[in-house]
Amino acid sequence: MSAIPRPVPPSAEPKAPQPAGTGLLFLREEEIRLAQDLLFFAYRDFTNAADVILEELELGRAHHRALHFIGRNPGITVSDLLVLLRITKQSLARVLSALIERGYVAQTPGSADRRQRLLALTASGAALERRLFERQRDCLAAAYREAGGPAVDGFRRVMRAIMNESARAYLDRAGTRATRSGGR
Amino acid sequence: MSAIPRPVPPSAEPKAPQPAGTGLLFLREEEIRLAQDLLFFAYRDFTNAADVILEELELGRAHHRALHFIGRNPGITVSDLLVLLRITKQSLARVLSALIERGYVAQTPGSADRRQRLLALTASGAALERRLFERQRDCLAAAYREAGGPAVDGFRRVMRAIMNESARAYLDRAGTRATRSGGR
DNA sequence: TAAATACGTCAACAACGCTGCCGGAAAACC
DNA sequence: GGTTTTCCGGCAGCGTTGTTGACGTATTTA
Repeated sequence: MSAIPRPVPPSAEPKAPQPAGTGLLFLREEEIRLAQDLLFFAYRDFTNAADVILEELELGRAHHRALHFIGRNPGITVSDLLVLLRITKQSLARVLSALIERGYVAQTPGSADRRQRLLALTASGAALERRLFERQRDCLAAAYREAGGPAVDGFRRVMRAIMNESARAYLDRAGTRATRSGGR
Repeated sequence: MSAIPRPVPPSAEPKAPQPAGTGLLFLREEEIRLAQDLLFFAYRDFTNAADVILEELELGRAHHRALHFIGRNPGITVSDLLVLLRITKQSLARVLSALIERGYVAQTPGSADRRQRLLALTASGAALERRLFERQRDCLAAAYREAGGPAVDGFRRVMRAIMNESARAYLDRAGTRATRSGGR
């Protein structure tokens, strides 16, 4: 068993009889297919970086995502968190109640609207989130170092362009929270 | 209910009393946290692009991933596909048997090693994969146009650097398959 | 007061991961 | 040539994380 699959024989048949002069189109397609691979592998290995810690605490990636967004948005409401994660109330409830039960997340009634339960990390929740963060940070920092500053800028531009409008809007507003950088 | 969560009040407490002069470190951390968000949202919306088609065919994302890698590696063995997807034999078997049952994937015994079942897309499988591909292509092509050529190069560099060694090696070998570009 | 909203919860279900075990065919080894 | 290993398929069972739909309660709003 090879740890790394072979490239597969150069495919004897040209599959689709391309019209002459499609060189550019073909390259374009291969570019896109490469991007599919890049997104799959990078996301897989990036999320994987935190799995060791999660496993020993009997938590899953869903818990990690919740911790991440609560940590980044202390005082967020449940319904806003639902919109961010794009999951249903039920899915979140399960994850959230586990986090609250273990003392990683605290909820306080909203001062303006007392129906709301504002979510925030407890001290131990923040500590856990930091451990998870550092794993992924190491992975990303190494990648940034290797790729270089200009590449990082391009990376951000493309990633941002891939996501839809509401996600971009969130990033814009989130960017004004911690740093004062504003719109890039 | 806001379609887009608010940025959350600028967090009255400075949470951790940072030692003076950590401006650069703080920026660094915010950079990494931004990247976490970018990966989450971009991957989510990118994979989401194909979901409409999958849903009407009663297929899932796991089926899409299998179609993608079989399409890109016609004649791949089951065990090599397992390594690529990083799932267990059982998980793949379920997905694969569904695809074979519906006539999207064909398996032929290996010529060198007749224990192997070499996997390839059928005509209808290739057609389906193309439909799925085109959805994601549209998403990516728009992003590439918007971000510009140099950004795309940076994107590729960073994504590649994020993934682990075996995934990079796969990309290198896959790159020599369709195009003759070799090492970028 | 009536309606809408924010949140929690229960039931049931589906997709997609996992482990462990068994079996058959073919290859590889001695 | 016989043993072992490998490649693959199948079965049983389970866990996580997503889904829908319905109902209840507190609170705000019209």
